[in-house]
Amino acid sequence: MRDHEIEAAWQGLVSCEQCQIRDLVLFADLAGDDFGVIHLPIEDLWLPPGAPLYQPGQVASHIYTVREGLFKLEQYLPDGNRRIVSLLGQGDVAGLEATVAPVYEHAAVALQPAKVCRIPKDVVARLSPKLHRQLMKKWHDAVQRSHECTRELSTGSARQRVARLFGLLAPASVRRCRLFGREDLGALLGITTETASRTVADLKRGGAVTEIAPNIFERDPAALELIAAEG
Amino acid sequence: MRDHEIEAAWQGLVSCEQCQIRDLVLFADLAGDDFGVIHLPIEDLWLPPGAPLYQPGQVASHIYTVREGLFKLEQYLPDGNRRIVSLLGQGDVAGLEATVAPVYEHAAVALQPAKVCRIPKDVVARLSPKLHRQLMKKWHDAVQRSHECTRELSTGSARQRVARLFGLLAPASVRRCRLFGREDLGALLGITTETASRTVADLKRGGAVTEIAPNIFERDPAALELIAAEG
DNA sequence: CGGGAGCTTGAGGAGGATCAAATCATGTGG
DNA sequence: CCACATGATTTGATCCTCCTCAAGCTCCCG
Repeated sequence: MRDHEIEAAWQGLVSCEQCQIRDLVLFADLAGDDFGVIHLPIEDLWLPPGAPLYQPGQVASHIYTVREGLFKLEQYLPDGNRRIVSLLGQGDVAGLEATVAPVYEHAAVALQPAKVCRIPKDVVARLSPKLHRQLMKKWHDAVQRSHECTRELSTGSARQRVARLFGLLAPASVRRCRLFGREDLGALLGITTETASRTVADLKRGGAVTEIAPNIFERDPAALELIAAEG
Repeated sequence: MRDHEIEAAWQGLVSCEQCQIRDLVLFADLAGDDFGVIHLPIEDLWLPPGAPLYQPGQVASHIYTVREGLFKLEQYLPDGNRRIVSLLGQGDVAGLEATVAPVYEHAAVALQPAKVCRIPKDVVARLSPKLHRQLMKKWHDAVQRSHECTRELSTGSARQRVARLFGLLAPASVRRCRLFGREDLGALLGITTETASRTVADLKRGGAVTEIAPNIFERDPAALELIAAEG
């Protein structure tokens, strides 16, 4: 039984000054000459769904900026089950704890095809005064994401939770979105795989979402919002 | 119908250098002469259960270090219901978003008799280079608390959730702990008030906890741990 | 073609929600 | 000091959602 490991593909070294999403990321406030200080390699990685960025307990040496795709942060329960405690999307930072703790505290795993850039924590430490404001913003984002997951995705009926998740999977202006596996869906919403499957099927039947390709959905925002708030 | 507001009592100005829990708080890293920079008043407040520190949308002008007691952070759902997204205890900081956002994002309300010290955000801004490390730690704590609430208190049966909450209400070495109202219990665990009440009564009948005074409990850690992890 | 993993669907039962009422604690005004 | 109103807590009865266990299904890969 060979271990079919899902791994990240190395894309190359990065020139942060030409980053397409500079205003979203940690280095947003840096000026031209600040980049001279970075003498450690910052790498660009591509990850397929299922590929882990890091595992809990692993020595925390890098932080990761999500450029594209979606990640889950999962932790384990006293009874051995796992629970997804947060989602990270474009502009979010995974592994921020590297700056204050010796090891990672979650498993961070891609849920959708993803691009990240991998920054050694020493680079962050060296630039830390210049990054102060952005670091605080990223921590703030992490807290907000987490509260969002509790508030929207762990409250109310299974139907409401799934509907709210569809609402969060892409900006409201975009009707199309990509979903992920039913098992992860369950671990994120605090329901079983079967209930997750049934509920998605139910929303499809009701027309709130339409599956136009495997796990690619067209959303009806009005219908979803109604379901998300129904008594 | 007069509005019976529950309010904070002013305790006096604080000398941070003599703080009893200095190693726990934001100012842990400051040296003697750093305190000279603080020219804005830092106040000590006492709050009874039910007293709010701040409300969502209110202009965020201060951050609060919890010296004693317990606070809830609550937010509102699309359907109008409220949900407690995090708990804060000794050493935690409430209202950290003041440093990066214009307004508060939660209601922060005392669940138990509490003491806090109130720090103007300008003081934090002025000291920010010196506080960098501790600020990052406090953000980290905020994220961990939030993930803890999702993982331990929003997963599994009502019985497991209540048992896990009892486990979190005080350090394992202390058997005694104080609980709060059933409505808040429900909003924290994502269950109804009635189920919260029934479940607490059930744990009492089973001997996992004993109520020795109104809402003061003696815990049986072994029994609680068993329940927390039961299939 | 066969095997396996993930997804779907079904039947049955348990746990929690809902609605309703009784109890208890608190504070208010007479 | 007592009668009463108010709100929180407890308890009960019923219904419905979701979990559990089990079986088929689809798709991909060897």
